[in-house]
Amino acid sequence: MPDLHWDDLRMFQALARAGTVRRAARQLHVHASTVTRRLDQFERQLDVKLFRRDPGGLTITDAGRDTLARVEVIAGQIAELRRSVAGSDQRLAGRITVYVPNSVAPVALPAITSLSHAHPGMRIEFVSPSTPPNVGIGEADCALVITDDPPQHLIGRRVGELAFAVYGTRDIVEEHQNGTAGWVDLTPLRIDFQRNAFAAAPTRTRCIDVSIQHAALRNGMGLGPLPCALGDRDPALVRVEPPRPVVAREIWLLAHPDLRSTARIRELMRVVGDAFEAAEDLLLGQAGTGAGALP
Amino acid sequence: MPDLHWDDLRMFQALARAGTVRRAARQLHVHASTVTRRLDQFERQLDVKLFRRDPGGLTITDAGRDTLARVEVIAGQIAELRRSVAGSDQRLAGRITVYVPNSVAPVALPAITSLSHAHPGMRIEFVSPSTPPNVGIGEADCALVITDDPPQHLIGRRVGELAFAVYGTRDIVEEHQNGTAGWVDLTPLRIDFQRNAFAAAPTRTRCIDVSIQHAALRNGMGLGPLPCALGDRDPALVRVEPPRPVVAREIWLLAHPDLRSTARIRELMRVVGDAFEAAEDLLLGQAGTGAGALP
DNA sequence: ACATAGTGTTGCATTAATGCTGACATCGGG
DNA sequence: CCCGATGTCAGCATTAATGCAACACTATGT
Repeated sequence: MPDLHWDDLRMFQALARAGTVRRAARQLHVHASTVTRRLDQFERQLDVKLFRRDPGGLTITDAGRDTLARVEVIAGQIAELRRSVAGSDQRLAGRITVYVPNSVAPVALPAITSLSHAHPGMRIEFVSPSTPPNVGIGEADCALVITDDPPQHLIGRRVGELAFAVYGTRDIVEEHQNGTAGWVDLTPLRIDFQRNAFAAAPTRTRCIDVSIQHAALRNGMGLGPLPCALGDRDPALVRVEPPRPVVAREIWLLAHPDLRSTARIRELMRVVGDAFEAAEDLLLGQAGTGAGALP
Repeated sequence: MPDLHWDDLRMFQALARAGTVRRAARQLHVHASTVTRRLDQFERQLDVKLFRRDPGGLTITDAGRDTLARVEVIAGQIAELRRSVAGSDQRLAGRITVYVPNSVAPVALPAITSLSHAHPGMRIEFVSPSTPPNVGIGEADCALVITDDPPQHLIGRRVGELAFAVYGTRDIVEEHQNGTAGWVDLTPLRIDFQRNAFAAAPTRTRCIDVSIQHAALRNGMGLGPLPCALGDRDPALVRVEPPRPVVAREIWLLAHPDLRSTARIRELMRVVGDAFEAAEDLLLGQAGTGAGALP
């Protein structure tokens, strides 16, 4: 069974509506001979005479009427498809899946939340932070990634830098003065974080994720590195100085190049980017401690 | 709004189903590059990204999923259209509109009736005999026409010849012997029907149609010409001899050339043609009179 | 670490589709 | 009887679509 050219349906519809080959051709911005050729082809594929060639014009047959009725339905659905889906990337609506690492969530989430409230048609989906997106964006349309060399095949920009410092509860910090505090290591942070200043602290714990790290420090597991954006705003923690905060990684806001033209992605990246610029001091650990309490 | 290429929908469906460009291309008997190009064009026309180009393959987007759902419906309807209408001209079913002049109805109708009974899917429609079909077949798909020069643009064959003779009731024929019978003229029959033999009979009536003529003669209006096929089988009428029956016109069974390939038309023409061949004697007025009574 | 097979895409040659010009036959209206 | 319609066909130039081979990239198995 040879494949049917769907476009011939459109041609047939125009012809059946126009009544004459020439009018149909004008409507389709096509030459009259093309219409007859396509009609012949269509009739051959369907193995049915759709029109009777009468002197003075075409006359639709019973089979043609049947076909036309069905094609009208199809045409309506195609028109509806166009109305519904065409240009939907231009609207501030639809789903966006984002990857937000815990380390920058306090900065990103308020921006995303307000964006979501501003446009009720937008639906945000956060992908699990446990699956790192550096192996390509994967599930997400858009991702915040903490790295110094972002993948080249993604588009986006550097929205800031993430500084780390060493934090602990007040009790732990006092212990540290006595040289008995343990070290809580943050594995993804691959730099040897001023380790010599804390050489006396034996590594008792390793955390794979910033959230766990945060919880561990909060609960008095020991001393360890944490983004200043988290540590400075947590009343339960105090920063251990010296040393000063260390700018460890760049923060990149990235998206898939195919989504460059979709409005909702662009808007999200704009809003989130602005939020990061406004939070520069916080991210660098240069804002006053205790600027705000974490939930 | 530029016109949408309906065939791109088919391509998109195959692509969405196959998952990869190459599989879709194989399914469509087309080259892979064609698929990508058509997808690009389709996305441009719809102004929507249907797929995300990920390293290692395409990933359908939300808009693509929405589009696919709609296209599946459309594809189903197109398949149904094909099943329903494709090759329907090959089936012995459907409507046939026929033109049957009253003069040959006694021969044609039994054949058409048995054909209709043999194929329940066939629906016969007789067009009004009052509208002569010689101005092109017009409404009818198929026509019996009494003429000597059939239109060249129609296909078909000569199925016999129609002979006329002069008939009247017994009473009228007796009057005719006395020279007082009136003449009933059959207008469509343009030949001067042996008029000299009946010169004494003044024309009192003109009939436009064979049926009226038949009724007029039956009711004793006078003498007049009638197809032998009608007059010989009517017990109420007797043929006035001399003269012998006159072969007045050829009988043509014609159809529109576009319908040459439709089976139901061919079958009807075959059956009706056979009936006319079998009725040759009756039509020529050479069968015994009173061979059968008319209803 | 390397090869292999898979992905989609791009430049260029080739093919298929279309546009176009006449011409024909037919029909309907001045 | 011409004139402007109708559709169709043939031939040919032009354009649009397609096929082909090469490329860059990734995933996977050895």
